[in-house]
Amino acid sequence: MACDPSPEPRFIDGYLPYLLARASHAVSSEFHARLKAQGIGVVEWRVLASLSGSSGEAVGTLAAACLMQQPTMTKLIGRMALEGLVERHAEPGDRRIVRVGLTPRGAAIAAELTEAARAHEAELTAAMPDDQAGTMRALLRGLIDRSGA
Amino acid sequence: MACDPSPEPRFIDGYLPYLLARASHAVSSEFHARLKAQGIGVVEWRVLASLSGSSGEAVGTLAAACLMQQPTMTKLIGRMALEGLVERHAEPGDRRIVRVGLTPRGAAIAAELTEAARAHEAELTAAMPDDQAGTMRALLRGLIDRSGA
DNA sequence: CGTCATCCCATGCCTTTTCATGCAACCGGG
DNA sequence: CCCGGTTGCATGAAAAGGCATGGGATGACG
Repeated sequence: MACDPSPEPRFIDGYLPYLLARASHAVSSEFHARLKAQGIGVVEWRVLASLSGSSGEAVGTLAAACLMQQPTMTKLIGRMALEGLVERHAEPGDRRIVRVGLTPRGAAIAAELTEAARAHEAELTAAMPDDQAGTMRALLRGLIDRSGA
Repeated sequence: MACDPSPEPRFIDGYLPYLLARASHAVSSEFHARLKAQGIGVVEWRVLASLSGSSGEAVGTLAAACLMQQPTMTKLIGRMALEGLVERHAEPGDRRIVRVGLTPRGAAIAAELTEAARAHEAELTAAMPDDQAGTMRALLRGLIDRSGA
């Protein structure tokens, strides 16, 4: 009773949060490599994608959308502003809020990257049988909604 | 033609990698908070969970399993060794390899946390209708396998 | 109006990660 | 054997992130 080919599958291998993390990592890593080759970091891409098509988001809202903390976002915005990707403008009516919007250059890059992301996602879902992509999205949204509550 | 209740759903809201990242983040955040309250970081938990039930993993392998880079793992192992959670031993037959294993204390903490994780996962899946958890796991494994290739 | 609680973003300090590199240990072909 | 190529981990400087806190702007209430 020593030689087990697949004896006790480790706890972690069936642990749903771990599978989610692995899947998230695996699915994105290819695209992230492409980003890096282009000199853009993962977090910058998230900001660009979040702001794409938006007229401006508050710093805190943006941080939540990008799954990071507010001070991190403040600093990231600072760097991206230096690179001319985003700009801050004041919110008329509530001077506490700082709205972050894309510069034309940022918007151009965002559009380009978003297009690449679409293509990447298309490859991904094309490799999935049936309409698995649809059910996957539905299940993920369910998880997000339930956990957010 | 100004008031759109849900006009142009942003690209990102249907983007599968983003949904995965959000779901991963949402699902884990509650448990991560519990970890932090116990003085254990997320990365430490990953190492403990990965090593739980194992007789030792190489540093590089462990890093890949925990979705982090090798130098990060080397330093993390150093810290955890100082806390008496893990220990390094040499691999007989290949002195390049450093096997990382749990100390008794580390194993005890790992067992305890793993139990809590199981409970947390049970709550999570109990909230899911039908056998969604099963299909979810299958879909995620499919993504991981395809992307890993 | 004045005051206090609250909301939002910025900052500072310290920890952690990253990137590039160094270095030792194996491996294969002359 | 010896030697170039490869693998596996460690290290060091620089960038990024996390946590606690500061300070200005609002809003509610008396």
